[in-house]
Amino acid sequence: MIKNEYHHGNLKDDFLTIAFDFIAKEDIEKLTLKILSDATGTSRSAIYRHFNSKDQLIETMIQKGFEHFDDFVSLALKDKNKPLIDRFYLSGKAYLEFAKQNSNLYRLLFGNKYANIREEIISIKDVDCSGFGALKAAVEEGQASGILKKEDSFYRTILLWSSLHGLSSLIIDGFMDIEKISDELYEKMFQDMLSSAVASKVKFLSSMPFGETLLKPKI
Amino acid sequence: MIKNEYHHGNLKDDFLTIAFDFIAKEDIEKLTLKILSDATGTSRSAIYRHFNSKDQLIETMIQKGFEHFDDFVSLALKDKNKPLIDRFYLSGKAYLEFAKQNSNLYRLLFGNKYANIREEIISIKDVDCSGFGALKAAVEEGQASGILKKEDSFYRTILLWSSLHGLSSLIIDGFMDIEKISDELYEKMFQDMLSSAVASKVKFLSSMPFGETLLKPKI
DNA sequence: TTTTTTATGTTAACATTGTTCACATAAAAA
DNA sequence: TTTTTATGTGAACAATGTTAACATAAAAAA
Repeated sequence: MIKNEYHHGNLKDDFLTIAFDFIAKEDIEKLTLKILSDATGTSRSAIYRHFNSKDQLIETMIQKGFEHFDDFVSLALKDKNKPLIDRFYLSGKAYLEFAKQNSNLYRLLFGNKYANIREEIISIKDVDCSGFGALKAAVEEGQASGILKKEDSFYRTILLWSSLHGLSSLIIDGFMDIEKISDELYEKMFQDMLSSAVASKVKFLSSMPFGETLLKPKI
Repeated sequence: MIKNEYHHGNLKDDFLTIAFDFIAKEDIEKLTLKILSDATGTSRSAIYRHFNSKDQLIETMIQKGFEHFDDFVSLALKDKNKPLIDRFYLSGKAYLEFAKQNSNLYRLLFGNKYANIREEIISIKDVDCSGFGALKAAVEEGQASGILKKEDSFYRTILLWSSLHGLSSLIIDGFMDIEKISDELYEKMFQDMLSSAVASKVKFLSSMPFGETLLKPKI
């Protein structure tokens, strides 16, 4: 769709596409306006006809990035055809997969560098609009149905999120060689998360890998 | 100690001191060589007589930062006069305190931006030289004494670290207003961590805040 | 159609960044 | 005293994000 003419056609979308392609491989810090202008065959200042600043382009990336992330992670969580525990398991696994497969985007969304921009976009308190909201809803669903123990759902949700965020961050930020064992780590972490959140003496049936272990009597 | 002379005296140390003072308030990203030269009353290129590059100065900061961090966090963990569980509790609390009180330094040490530099300095696998090593040693101590359940100590250590890192990161990277409730969150998280790691049917005596709860029969 | 307005793109320039190089100065070593 | 080494300066470099004046083409108005 690149027209060799004065007017490009849809530069704004192209800038974003190229930027997302870029952070698929390299960190957002290395993205320069020159890279964007070269890739589109335009001048270095052309971008300013579509974004007020580089930060505003990144703001748009964060916005779209969160939409992508929320879809990816909440999908399993909202699938009410499956047992709740399985939904937690699959959603948590999706979270980790997202972080691993889109590590630069994950850092852009959840890191500190553009925290000011992020805060303009999403207030996590506005729970309905974020993956956090879906998680909290699922926690409350589990508490209502008796699967999870009654406790402050906000606290429980943060702790679940915190575990996922912690493991994801350690993995993608290059601590040890734990990427190799990240699946096993997740299985183990999920057991821990579950045993902390779950009502005692509840048995589950599940086709997930953790299922077998859950049915085993605890030592 | 600032001498109004051609030769400064101890510029190298001064650069580092000023840099650490700087990240006590602002992010490492905002530290420029001009800030350092202005603060020392030298020229912008003076720093190159003491460091090969800005990155090398930051490398030194990371090195010293880890020493500080390890001391701060491992202190309680190594205090064998206290019950092991208390040592875990206090060390974890110290971890969180360090992250909160030195958030820019914490990000410098554990974030992704200078991961390449960090990896040159500390191999986390070289467990004896890092806070991770002290934690793993304590886990193994607990497993040997029967307080903690027998399991892969490496995995357990990562999961403990992961929880602390996740909560710390969410707090200092501005997610929600959880800083206000970070102490309560830590108490709750510690309970979870403990119940996942501990051998079943073990009772603890502790003067720590969590102690009361621990002695309560679990529902 | 013709004219005017608006949207979009270019070129040149700016200050700031990390960095390098030739030079200057003072302390240490010979 | 002379020489060498360590340390600091000033000018210059390319790359960065950004702005301003100008250019072109499409859309809107006449």
